[in-house]
Amino acid sequence: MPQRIQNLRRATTTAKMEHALSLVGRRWALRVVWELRVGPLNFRALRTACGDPSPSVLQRRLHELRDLGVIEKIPQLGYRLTSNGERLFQVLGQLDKWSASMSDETAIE
Amino acid sequence: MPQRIQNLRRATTTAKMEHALSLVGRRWALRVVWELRVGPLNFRALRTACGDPSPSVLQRRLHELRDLGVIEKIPQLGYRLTSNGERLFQVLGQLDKWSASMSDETAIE
DNA sequence: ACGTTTGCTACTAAATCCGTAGCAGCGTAA
DNA sequence: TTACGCTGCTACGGATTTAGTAGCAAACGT
Repeated sequence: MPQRIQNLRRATTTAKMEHALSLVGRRWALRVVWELRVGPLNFRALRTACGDPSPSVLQRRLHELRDLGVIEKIPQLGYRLTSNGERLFQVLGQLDKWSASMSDETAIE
Repeated sequence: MPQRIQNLRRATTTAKMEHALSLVGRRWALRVVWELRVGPLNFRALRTACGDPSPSVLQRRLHELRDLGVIEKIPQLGYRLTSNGERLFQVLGQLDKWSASMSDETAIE
């Protein structure tokens, strides 16, 4: 029988990393975290800061992020990062540096 | 006239960061980078490693990632990270640490 | 030659997202 | 009180994205 080398590698991605990747793979998820970096925002302000996504999608993301313990809802102020969210924001800081170091002809489309 | 405080904040997100966030906000985009971390994989092996997404979507992501200079295609080996991709992978390393430090009851759904 | 693996495309159905409208609750001011 | 604006949030139809499966031509192995 024929024999190839390539696809024998083990999938070493942990379940938690898969969860994290599936979280950040959803639209507006990380943008929310990024926009909350300087302080809490209420729903409408957050929507504006993110560039006006649909309120239904934003609503879903906020629920997901709350379930994950990344953000929390505060009675009078709206939404803000939890300590977990702050640490996720640190990661985004790295992403920001990376994006800033990219060449300019990198429009996605 | 009534006056509120909250939504006066400026949107300080740079264009490059928006691009980066819109890239990572697409399904399988970062997973591809993550799975290519230990070495090049061909199309089929990469698909398997990612957990079998649709070949059409994977194909699109590979094109996008190539246009962005994150991965490159090598004649006999398939796809591998560029230097830009390697640096993006460093960021993912941080995400992996973050995900590992999360509590366990964090299923997205 | 023959079967296998490869990268990749085509196609329809399902999920997701957008865009807009609109509701009920609250705060403020007249 | 009444009126008005702002709030969080939901509803709905249409557009975009993804899933799921099948299949093709080219390259490879034996």
